[in-house]
Amino acid sequence: MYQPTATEENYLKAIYHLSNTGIKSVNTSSIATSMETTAASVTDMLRKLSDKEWINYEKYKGVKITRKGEKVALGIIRKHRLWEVFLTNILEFEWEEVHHMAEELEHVSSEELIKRLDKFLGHPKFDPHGDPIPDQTGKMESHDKFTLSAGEAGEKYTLTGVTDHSTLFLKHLRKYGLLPGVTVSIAEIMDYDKSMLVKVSKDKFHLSLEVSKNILIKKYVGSK
Amino acid sequence: MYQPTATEENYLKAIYHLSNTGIKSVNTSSIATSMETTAASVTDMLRKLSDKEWINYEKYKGVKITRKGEKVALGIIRKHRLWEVFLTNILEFEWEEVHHMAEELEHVSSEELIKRLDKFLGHPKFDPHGDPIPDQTGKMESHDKFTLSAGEAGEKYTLTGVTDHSTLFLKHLRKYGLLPGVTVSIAEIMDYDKSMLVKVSKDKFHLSLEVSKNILIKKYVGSK
DNA sequence: TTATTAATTTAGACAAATCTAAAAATAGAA
DNA sequence: TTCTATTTTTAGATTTGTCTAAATTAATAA
Repeated sequence: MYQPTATEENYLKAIYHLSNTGIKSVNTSSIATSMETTAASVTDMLRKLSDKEWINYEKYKGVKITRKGEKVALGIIRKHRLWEVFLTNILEFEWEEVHHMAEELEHVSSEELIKRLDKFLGHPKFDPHGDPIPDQTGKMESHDKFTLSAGEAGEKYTLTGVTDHSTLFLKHLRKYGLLPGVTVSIAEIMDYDKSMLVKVSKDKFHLSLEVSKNILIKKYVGSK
Repeated sequence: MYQPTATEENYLKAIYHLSNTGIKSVNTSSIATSMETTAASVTDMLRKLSDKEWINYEKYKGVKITRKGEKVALGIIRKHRLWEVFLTNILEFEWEEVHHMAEELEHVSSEELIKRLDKFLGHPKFDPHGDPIPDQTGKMESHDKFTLSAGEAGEKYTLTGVTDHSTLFLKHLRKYGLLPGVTVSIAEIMDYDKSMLVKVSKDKFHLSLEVSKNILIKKYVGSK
């Protein structure tokens, strides 16, 4: 119907993420915070998005994304994550470097381009941070909701993703070799502060609860 | 100094091309034509570009691009042509399909991205249409100015590029297998209309002057 | 050289996206 | 329930890039 502008795409992406990962209702101020703008700007944009039927919006009542809006958001998320795979796997950027570039590349409009990029990359199912990549119809594998902080001493896990995507956190994890696919064994959990002693390949080190809460895992299922 | 917007980049690119490939002076209306906009819009933009010292501009006197402006333009041309190489060589698009996508990709800002893309592609010197790719400092190999229409009967040439970049023309050439790098022998030139009978691999066919004028060549220099 | 035509610039307006400051509506506490 | 604090919306401006129509300058032809 309408062709969204890059700004509209960014709002829809933010609203989609808030709808799914956030706990609270999607209101004007939460959108303003995540878009780093003012509540007044958000109100203006909500009216536009509503006119175009990408969201349902009533004054003072918050926002709900429509099927149409969700389709737009998933399309952008697909592009973003495919470009992230390209940047890390092909151009050999580190996982903490790619987010900003992908934010620009995701707005390049050609559908055929993204179809061929997907094929060239081998139809990846997850991006470098372990987030699932939607297919052309918007379907994707669901993320493991398990965090390392909920793991048990003596157990072995595979790192599948992160919940904090900040550069700072990702750089921190790479210092320990904590990357998607890596095996993590919990040697001990400290009663006092819930920090844990973990083993990654041959290294042993402590992780604070702050860190383990932001690491997604699944149960380890054998080496081959 | 200033960071050009995508629109400013497009104007500078157009002015650069008009300055180099065009015959006439770069005036308001020629820019308006090439940007597909109105003279009034061009005048507005010329003032802005002049304020930022990317061009020298005096009312009613036409435009001259500055060194600074040239640097911006060459940066964009470099990005455009490298993305075109990526799209044809890696994603296997045809040469007539890539221009529009490259127009979007060229405005993605990261210098590091383009540096790595260049490396990944093997530091190509020419894009799929035979146009030279500037290096990081703006230097590039000069285009062969020789067109096939100036060739001689009985001689052998290598196709190096085109002067008409339209989809229609490029599609037309591909039908004959006329692509950069291909060897073209002129069998005969017709006195009447200057059309020529040429041989490309095992095929022989006629080319009108209209077509041969838009094909760039250099002398053939042996098979190995 | 003067008159007419063509090119260019100015004036004023518009759309998108943003902002600050003020007004209105809702939510929470007493 | 009524008052206060918070959230949200409105009002009015700003910036970027665009437009049409009118005015101005330059070019050209008689």
